[in-house]
Amino acid sequence: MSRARAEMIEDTRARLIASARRAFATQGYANTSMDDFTARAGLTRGALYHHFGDKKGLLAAVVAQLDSEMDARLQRISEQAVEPWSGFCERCRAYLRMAQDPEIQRIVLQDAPAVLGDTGSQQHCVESLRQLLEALMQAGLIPAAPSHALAQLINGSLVNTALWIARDEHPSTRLEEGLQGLELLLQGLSLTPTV
Amino acid sequence: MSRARAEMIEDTRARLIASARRAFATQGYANTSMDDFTARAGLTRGALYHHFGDKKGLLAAVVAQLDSEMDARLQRISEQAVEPWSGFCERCRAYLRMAQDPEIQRIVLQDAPAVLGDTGSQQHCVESLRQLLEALMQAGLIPAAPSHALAQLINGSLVNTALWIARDEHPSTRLEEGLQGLELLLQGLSLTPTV
DNA sequence: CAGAATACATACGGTGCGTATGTGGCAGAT
DNA sequence: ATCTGCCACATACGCACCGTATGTATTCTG
Repeated sequence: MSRARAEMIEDTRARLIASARRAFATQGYANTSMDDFTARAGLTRGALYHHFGDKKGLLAAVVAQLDSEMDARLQRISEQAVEPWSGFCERCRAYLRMAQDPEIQRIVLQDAPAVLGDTGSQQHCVESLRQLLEALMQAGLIPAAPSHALAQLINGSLVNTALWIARDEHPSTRLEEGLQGLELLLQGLSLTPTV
Repeated sequence: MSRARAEMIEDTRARLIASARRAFATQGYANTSMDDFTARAGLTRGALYHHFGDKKGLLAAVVAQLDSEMDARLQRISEQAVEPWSGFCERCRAYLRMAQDPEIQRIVLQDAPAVLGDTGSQQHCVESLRQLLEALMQAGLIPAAPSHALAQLINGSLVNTALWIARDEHPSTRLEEGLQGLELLLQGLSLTPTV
């Protein structure tokens, strides 16, 4: 397999993903015609079925890309914090803001869970959130508990609240309220109050 | 409009909702053919469009029914508690268990948010949860905060965790872990620790 | 350089949805 | 009581979309 050829192939994959990403974000998964966005990428459905199997497969690829991008941004935030606890809190706050992005809203938070059964729709994000929690537990900063479950609880609250915020006509005020409520929930977890 | 006739009409509405409810729960909203479950109800799509406008309208009706049923059961639980705080906690725990029901899982938690944009998919449940929180605040049992936001945060965590539990091959152990994590989150909210 | 394999395009059939139209029966007015 | 209009629902039609089966050109392999 020559180098140039492999790049060509990877290019069509990337173009399909990019085109689908735009279409899914603007029209939603169900309302998006495969003929439309494949044509907009200069291709046909043939390419799509060849690379991704079906429409769901392509959505999975799009979601994986978005998930990775989100996780990378969130990781940078929690890593550059001065201490683990504040890193954790800021990461959660950043999630609420980041999840206001229409692409994330529609694709990752709204459509993907229904279509993909939530399997893999937030893989990276939830896993790194879990690791953060695990670290906090081992540092004695929060009580010991099943980190998987706690990560699901926290991630779920963030997802749902992000959708609730965006659904309003004045998202900025709701974002404030959401951050206030989040503050409460997170403070309650901490074993060293009022940090 | 005679009495008998009104009952006939209401009966077909109810039959459509019941038939759709079964179909949506077992096959999912997207995979359900309108011809199929209308025929199974002894009707045609004509009746469906007449009463509900379109497929989404019917889903909204089904979800409203499920939401009401859930809320009624949850209200009974929180009301029969000896004090507000334990009523709140037990309500949350009951939600996690109740949401293991396949109908609720598939229709209310998985499909409805994507199709209906989460508008009205959990109307009653979230609102009564908010009222519970409001009461706890005014009783000084939890810190003051925007109750709407807090209700969304808590409801979101419950929804997501319920799905996470059901997704596993051993739901009972995950349910335990979920309840443990929930315990932590809720305890953190309380101003009078270790109740 | 022949043949296999790959990366896509084209062609076809089927299904399901929405609308437009039809129809039978019940209700109210005269 | 008969007629008329409306309402609840059925039927009919066209269209869009999906999945597969097949075709084709280009690239890899021996």
